[in-house]
Amino acid sequence: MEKLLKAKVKEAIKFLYNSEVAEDMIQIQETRKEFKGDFTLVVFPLLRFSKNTPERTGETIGKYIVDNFTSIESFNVINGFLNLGISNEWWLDYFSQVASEKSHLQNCLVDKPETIMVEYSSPNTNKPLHLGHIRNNLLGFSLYRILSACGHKVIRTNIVNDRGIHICKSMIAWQKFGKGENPKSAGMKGDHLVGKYYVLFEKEYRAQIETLVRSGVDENQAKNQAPLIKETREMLLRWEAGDKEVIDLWKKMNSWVYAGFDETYRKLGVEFDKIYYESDTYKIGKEIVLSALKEKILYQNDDSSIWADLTQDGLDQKLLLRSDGTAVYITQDLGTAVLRFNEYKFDRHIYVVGNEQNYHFQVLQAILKRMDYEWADGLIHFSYGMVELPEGRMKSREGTIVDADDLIKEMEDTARDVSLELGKLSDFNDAEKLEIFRKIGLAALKYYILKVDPRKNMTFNPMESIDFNGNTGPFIQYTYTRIKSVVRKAEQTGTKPDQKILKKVKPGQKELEIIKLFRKFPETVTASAKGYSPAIIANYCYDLAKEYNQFYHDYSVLGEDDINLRNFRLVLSIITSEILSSGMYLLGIDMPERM
RNA sequence: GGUUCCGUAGCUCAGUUGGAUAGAGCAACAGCCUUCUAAGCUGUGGGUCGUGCGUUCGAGUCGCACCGGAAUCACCA
Repeated sequence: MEKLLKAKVKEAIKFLYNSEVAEDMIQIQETRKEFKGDFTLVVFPLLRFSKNTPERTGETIGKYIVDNFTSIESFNVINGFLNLGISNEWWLDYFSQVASEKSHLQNCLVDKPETIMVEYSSPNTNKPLHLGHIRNNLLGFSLYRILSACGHKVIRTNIVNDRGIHICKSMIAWQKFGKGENPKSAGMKGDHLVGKYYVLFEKEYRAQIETLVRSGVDENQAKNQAPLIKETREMLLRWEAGDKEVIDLWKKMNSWVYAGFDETYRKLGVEFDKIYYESDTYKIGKEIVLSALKEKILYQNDDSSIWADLTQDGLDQKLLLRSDGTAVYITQDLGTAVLRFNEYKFDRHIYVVGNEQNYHFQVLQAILKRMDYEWADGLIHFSYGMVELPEGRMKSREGTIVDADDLIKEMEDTARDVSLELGKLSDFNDAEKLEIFRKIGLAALKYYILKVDPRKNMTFNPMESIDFNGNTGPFIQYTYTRIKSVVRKAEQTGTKPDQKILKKVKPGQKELEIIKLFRKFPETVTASAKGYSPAIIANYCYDLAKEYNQFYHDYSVLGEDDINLRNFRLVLSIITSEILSSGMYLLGIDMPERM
């Protein structure tokens, strides 16, 4: 419609003022609710052609369009804005078309589907997942759904940071203080158990540093001299050398962690198509670094550490291999990227990683480009903001980490309390109820996180529980279940949605508003895919749900006497429920049939 | 100090390529259930869009300067 209108305006300018007007000077937007009309032409840019006042110009163009465009049947001009009213027939045509769509996502498909890898989650194996990981996982998974809906082939991937000095810390602590404890004997999830030893290591290590400092050693030296850290470094060397004892312990503790992660992923409802392990890819990274050294793309220091000089890219010197030959973080990322491209030949590779690593990804891309990998242009760092507490960042030392498992549990519990208090589910059995509580609790959590612009830091206040009213997941679910309830009643009373009689009604204002929102769904999904922002879809769903609830309050669907109008409202309701469901699906949120 | 990002109502957040009188929710207060689910709907109060200058017919949005905050600049990951 906007395109047709633009063409008409262009034609009008040509006819009225004998001038060619550039496309971007014709600004069509939706008319704001407080004014009469459906679309608005901003007249100001066109004054240079009319050489007249905004009012007169608007009147003239408006008259021409109404006379020459059957779908436009009225206009008014206010303050240089030409508001155009679209005919009832046009809206009903559009409505019928939407009603006949099998999927409301069909208009989101792109012309050229790509192969896209989306990496998200990327946990360390030395601590359980926390609130930050939840944001990461939800964003990554939603991005996967959105890009898939646009027709892309999306591969969900995860890189597990299962090697490095941090893992050795947990292992050393377990060896020294663990007394053979395992998840079963401790009654703990495996990831939490290993996390416990990581914390223990840090505590003991700190104590050793303090002892050394008290005996007169410089603090920085103390950090290197503490027996625990020395043992840890030694263990990393043994690990990279393939020492059986170390590898066995590493495998055992990792298996505990993975079992724990799997449970959290399952509860969150996220999945992966392919998992990579740093322990595999760092070797490829090393090879790449060594061969680039031969080609003089990199350089070696006197202490035999290997570096990239990125000063020409406006970046710094970057270490790629330590003087003892072991790999650092970026080494494995180089290896992983090359491995993935060889395996999947992706067009784009999206890294869902926090904005604290902006520099890291700049460096990664710069190095790969330096090494002449052309596909490095397709690497995209989807840089999302931190989740902060009211007093700032979560800090493990201060015990302010919000654990993922705890939070999920808490949300489900709250959903249960609210639900039981409202008492609408008395005819469900316990298993069915549990499933509904799970859907509502998770929806509250997921929506809370996904509705905010991913690029921005967000604040989470653990003292104020996440809401179930207002702009929330449960609100949208509630709107959906209300419609489902109407549909069930309609079936019972024999009212069936019939598309053939849709053309015989005159929609009211609120009903038109809802239809207008239907039109915006495909472009909303497209925009969220382009901008990598599930939040756009979340806010759209809220707008639609809010608009529908107002309609629901003001009008009766099944109580309407006019059968045409009743049918129209029923179809309107059904489409609303379908779009809400599709939108929430793209966010990874499930809808209950009742709540 | 260099680089990057962010400052919108008491709080949490929206705000389309610059467009009409800056919007929601929460919290507060006042209403609405014999009528399709009240997790809803309606209303009231609450703003120098960090500050200043500039570009423009028009700036929360673009540019410059300043103020305030965050991240990063590791032989950590």
